[in-house]
Amino acid sequence: MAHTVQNLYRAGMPRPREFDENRVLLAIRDEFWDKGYAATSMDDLLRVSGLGKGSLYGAFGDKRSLFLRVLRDYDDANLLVLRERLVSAARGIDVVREFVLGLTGDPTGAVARRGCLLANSNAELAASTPDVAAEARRSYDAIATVLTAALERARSEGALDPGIDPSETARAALVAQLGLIALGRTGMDIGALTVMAQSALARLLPTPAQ
Amino acid sequence: MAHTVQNLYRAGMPRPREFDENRVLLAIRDEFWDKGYAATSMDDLLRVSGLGKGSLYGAFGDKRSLFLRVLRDYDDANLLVLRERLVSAARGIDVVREFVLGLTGDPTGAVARRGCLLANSNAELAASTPDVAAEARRSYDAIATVLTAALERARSEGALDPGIDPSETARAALVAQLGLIALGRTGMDIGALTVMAQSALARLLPTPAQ
DNA sequence: TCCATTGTGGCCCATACGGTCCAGAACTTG
DNA sequence: CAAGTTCTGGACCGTATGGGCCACAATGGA
Repeated sequence: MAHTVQNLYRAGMPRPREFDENRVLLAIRDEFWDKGYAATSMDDLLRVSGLGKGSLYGAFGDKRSLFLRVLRDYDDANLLVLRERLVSAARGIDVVREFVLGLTGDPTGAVARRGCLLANSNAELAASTPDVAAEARRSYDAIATVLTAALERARSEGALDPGIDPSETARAALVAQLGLIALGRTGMDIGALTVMAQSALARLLPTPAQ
Repeated sequence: MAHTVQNLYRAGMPRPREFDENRVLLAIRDEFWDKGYAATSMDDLLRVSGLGKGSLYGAFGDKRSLFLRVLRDYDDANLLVLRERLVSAARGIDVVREFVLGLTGDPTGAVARRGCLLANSNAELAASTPDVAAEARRSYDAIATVLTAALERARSEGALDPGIDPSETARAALVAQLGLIALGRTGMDIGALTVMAQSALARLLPTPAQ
């Protein structure tokens, strides 16, 4: 109530943060992404964030909490981008195309080699950290939902064979993308990966929207 | 030459090993499989192997060498099983079916949750350990080759639509299996995973045998 | 101007890590 | 039985880990 707020501010205001929280979280995300969870030390995180231990622990808690925070932010951002694409895309089917071909956009293969923070983390930690597995389930389910909506829109736009089930196809697209992510992480030739992605897409959407 | 052998055996024969090398390697493989590379300590390995430090280091070298040895053995064994299936299978297409549906064979979902040692290791270590990425490329390429042979046999057995390219389809089957492995590791409902695997298979082999 | 509060960064610690080394045991050969 | 060679398990080491702690700085309200 009101007097509580009064009490909270009875004394002086705290010293404000000197660092940009978002910038720090992105730097830490990149470090976890490049090295994996276990192979990243707190020293690494202090270095890339430029903070001292007190600040980092005070702001985000221990390594595990920090990692989960970063992972959730990453998932949320990815989902947001996907949903926005569905809103802004000219055709629903383009969303699915972009989704499956995403990794092959970078001709150097660096993006493919890096893979997906969620996929990497799930493979490394799902067995020992139930929170990570749960986060992966949540995220993949949400992605399938958005892809289903995209395919339903594609159907209403006449870009999809009516015999194709949007929900089932959305899940197949997710499976394909996860497989391509796994293959891309091996560092295989990006040209070969691109061919496989296009082939997978042709199988998923037998009526190409051109 | 001959006198070298004489020299080697001039003195007494060494004390023989007290442990079963294969049993030890399997126990260590399981530990790496369950926990991942970084999260497995040498103490863990000593415990599950039942050996002392001197024995383990003497027999296999350091942790990294031991891991690579175990990973290669795992891959070789998997490839051997796949090749033997192709030889013994009634129909070539059955090999591909088994390959894609493999994870869903265990109704408890434990197999799916555990995933594949190679896929897990590649996701965790590909960026920092080129040997692991190279091993994954080698293994996936070999798998694709066997699956291609299986599909060529299926074609000659009339179980495959002639318009389907064996090599391309084999790679698509690999992509699908890797995607299913990634999803299975999230711990998602095994029933839903099974549906997705069957759906993926139906897309891969539009002329179902049986 | 002083005070209460929180940010800040580095010092410090216990521990667990991977790896080396060694003293003794086990075994075959001469 | 003696010698030579390897196996065995544990003691030991240096290091780096994740994390706690604290003295000081900075801030805005009273």
